[in-house]
Amino acid sequence: MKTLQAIRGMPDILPHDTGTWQWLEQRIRSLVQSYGYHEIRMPILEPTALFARSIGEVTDIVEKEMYTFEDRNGDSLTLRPEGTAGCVRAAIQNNLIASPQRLWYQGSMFRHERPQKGRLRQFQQIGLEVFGVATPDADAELIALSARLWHELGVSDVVELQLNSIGSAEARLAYKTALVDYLRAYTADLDEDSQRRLGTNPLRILDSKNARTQELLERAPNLHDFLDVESREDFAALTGYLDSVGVAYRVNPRLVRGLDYYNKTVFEWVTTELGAQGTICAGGRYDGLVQQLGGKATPGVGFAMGLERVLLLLAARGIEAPEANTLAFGVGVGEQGERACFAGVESLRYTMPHAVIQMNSGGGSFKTQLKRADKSGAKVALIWGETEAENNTVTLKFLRSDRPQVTIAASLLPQELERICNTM
RNA sequence: GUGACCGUAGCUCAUCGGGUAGAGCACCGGAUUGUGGCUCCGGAGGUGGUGGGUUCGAGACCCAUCGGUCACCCCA
Repeated sequence: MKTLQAIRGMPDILPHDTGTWQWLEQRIRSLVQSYGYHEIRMPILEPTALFARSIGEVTDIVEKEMYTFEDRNGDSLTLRPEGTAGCVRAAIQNNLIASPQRLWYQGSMFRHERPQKGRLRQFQQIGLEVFGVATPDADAELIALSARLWHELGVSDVVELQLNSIGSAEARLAYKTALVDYLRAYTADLDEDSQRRLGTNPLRILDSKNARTQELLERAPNLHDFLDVESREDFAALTGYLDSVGVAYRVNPRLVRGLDYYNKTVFEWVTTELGAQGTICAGGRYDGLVQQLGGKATPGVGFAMGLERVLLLLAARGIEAPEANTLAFGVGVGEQGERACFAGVESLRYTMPHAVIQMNSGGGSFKTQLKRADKSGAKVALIWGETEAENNTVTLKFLRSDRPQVTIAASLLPQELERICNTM
């Protein structure tokens, strides 16, 4: 039989790595909760129309990257390619937009792209969304929070904040017209993708990686000259907030983002450490989205970070999760010894619930069991042989120091181990 | 979706179209009948991703296919 394998781009996360995952997730979780964000858990499947209407019909995500299928009722469903749409849907449906809300979520997102470094078909995001705050202090808080995370993780020196305002829908429309007018004269000089976007999504031409295209854009109209007064003022206020807390940024007038729902603030945290997929966190403001999806007009702003990319960055910088060290490993020799070991270890777990205590299982010679104890990384081997079982004692052998082994009354084991913990 | 490179033991890799496909690490056993790590000795583990072709003969050459990596594209 042919062995079954995981879907391309959807790898297993193995025990070797899950410790780092848990550590990172915990750090982020406690940070966002300290800012007053509350967790929300949305389904992985949503009606296809939700994404088409929010992300935008002519975006790459909707056009060619979604996992879309019909369920048994004939309804078109889609595995979520991002979290904001579902979060907005849930907020509307459950009346969470009546007053300011700060929400966060974590989970798998799905996009059918060719996998490469930092890009998978199933990937993990943690996202934050703020509903009901129209002023840029909310944008600033989100950005300050993320800046604080990089600081805590020790990667501040290798990430850069890119910031822009793409203005109101009207401003963008006016700019779009001007940009198209300018670029049409050079249609033949544009790369193939940009030519196509000229008719579909001209703003996306701005962040083309094509050198020739970028050259042409040097003399193109500048988005900032088209911004409406409010967007201009809000952007100034935002940068003021960031200055006031020492968050550095680079204004990038070509940063437009690939999803249609953004307006005003857009930002990306990028790094040069990860190759082609250097954006580890990105977001912006989406004041029209709630209404567009059928809720009452409510401003919104948020961002999402890709956990795989953050982990890659941590790995590139040699930053590792602290290891959870095994304290003790129970060894039981002979029938009596094995029984005493099982009971002794289990009772120890009651008295020391936070310690990692392992136990030999599946038999094996004394030597074999000690090898396992050593390999487990345990500081102490707890030995129950025939002698110990008969005398109600246990022998402590220290695997990481020269301290000679001792045999003590079994009843004294918890306090002895506690004492040892504090002196090792 | 496009391109380049790569698939040999659990892992990292050798093997220049010719003999029974090897090494290091990991694993198992022994030296040491109740004492791990270090050392020494031994052992197990492979239909060379899969399928076809060329050849007297293919792990190696050719084609296809599947998978991986990186880049394009796109984005977290």
